Amino acid sequence: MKYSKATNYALHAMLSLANKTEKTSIGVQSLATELSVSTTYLSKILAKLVKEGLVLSSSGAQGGYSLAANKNDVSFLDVIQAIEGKASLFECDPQHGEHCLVHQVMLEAETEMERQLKQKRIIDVAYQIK
Amino acid sequence: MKYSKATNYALHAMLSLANKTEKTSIGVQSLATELSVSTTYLSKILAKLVKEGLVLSSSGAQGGYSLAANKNDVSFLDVIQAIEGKASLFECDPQHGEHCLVHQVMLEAETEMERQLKQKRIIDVAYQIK
DNA sequence: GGAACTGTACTCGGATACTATGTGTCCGAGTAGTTCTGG
DNA sequence: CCAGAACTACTCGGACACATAGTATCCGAGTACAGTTCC
Repeated sequence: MKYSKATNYALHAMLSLANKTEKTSIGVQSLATELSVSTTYLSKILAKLVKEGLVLSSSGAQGGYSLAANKNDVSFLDVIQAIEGKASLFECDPQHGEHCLVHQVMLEAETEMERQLKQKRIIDVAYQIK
Repeated sequence: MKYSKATNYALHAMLSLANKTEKTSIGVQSLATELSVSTTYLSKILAKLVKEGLVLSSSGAQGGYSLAANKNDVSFLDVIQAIEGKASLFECDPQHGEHCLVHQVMLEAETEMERQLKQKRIIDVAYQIK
């Protein structure tokens, strides 16, 4: 069990976007070279972030990506779930049902981690880098 | 990112073993039918638990598996790490190094979850089932 | 001079290929009890 | 009776097959802006 590299790229990309205060959007290319990924792969990752409304994309010349407006409170958890999905980390056999004790313990620990990730905002961390 | 089914099987197997107070070891077969897995696959999982010292195995006739003696304080984390490995869930590119802020945030959340899983002992949960 | 055309720099999204890992099976080998056999 | 051989019920662990998901690339299509052409 590991977080995918895509999550890593997504988080770093978000930090980069957060630090560009200019209104102009940033091309995938500059982000890709910054993160050492191919542009095509990175655009796939960013597409997920767009789909979740965390990032805006504008096509055409001078196009690119930018942080969604009014989204200053985006947390780490938001980005992670946009990439990894919102499914639970642990799933028992459906025959056990919700009252499986193992399931309960695991879910409890998982929500604890999510709580931690939810209170960490992208902007706050981006500010530390700047 | 998800926990593997093997982890699920391992946890449930540990609970079953913890509930058999008898000194006699339990065969893989009875455990396997109980968990609805094949004996061969389950034995592979149990082998990892043996390797980590959480479980004892005795071969030959009347052989089987049993909880390791003096291991009443086995936690959920112990079992999970025996199966999934002890590597960190999140890994940045080595070029970022340890001082990558993303890395730090993720690690912080991860250790929080581990702390939670560490204080949950197998026996305590097994007792609730019994 | 302005409307239409062309070129260019981008993103979008589907199709595809490769790789790693998780899941599961098969089978030979080893081990320890149990039963059988021969003196 | 009893020691040793044969048998049986197990685990152990390597090798293999399969499924799934992550990683990554390629390419055609669409879009917006800038410059050019032509009347």
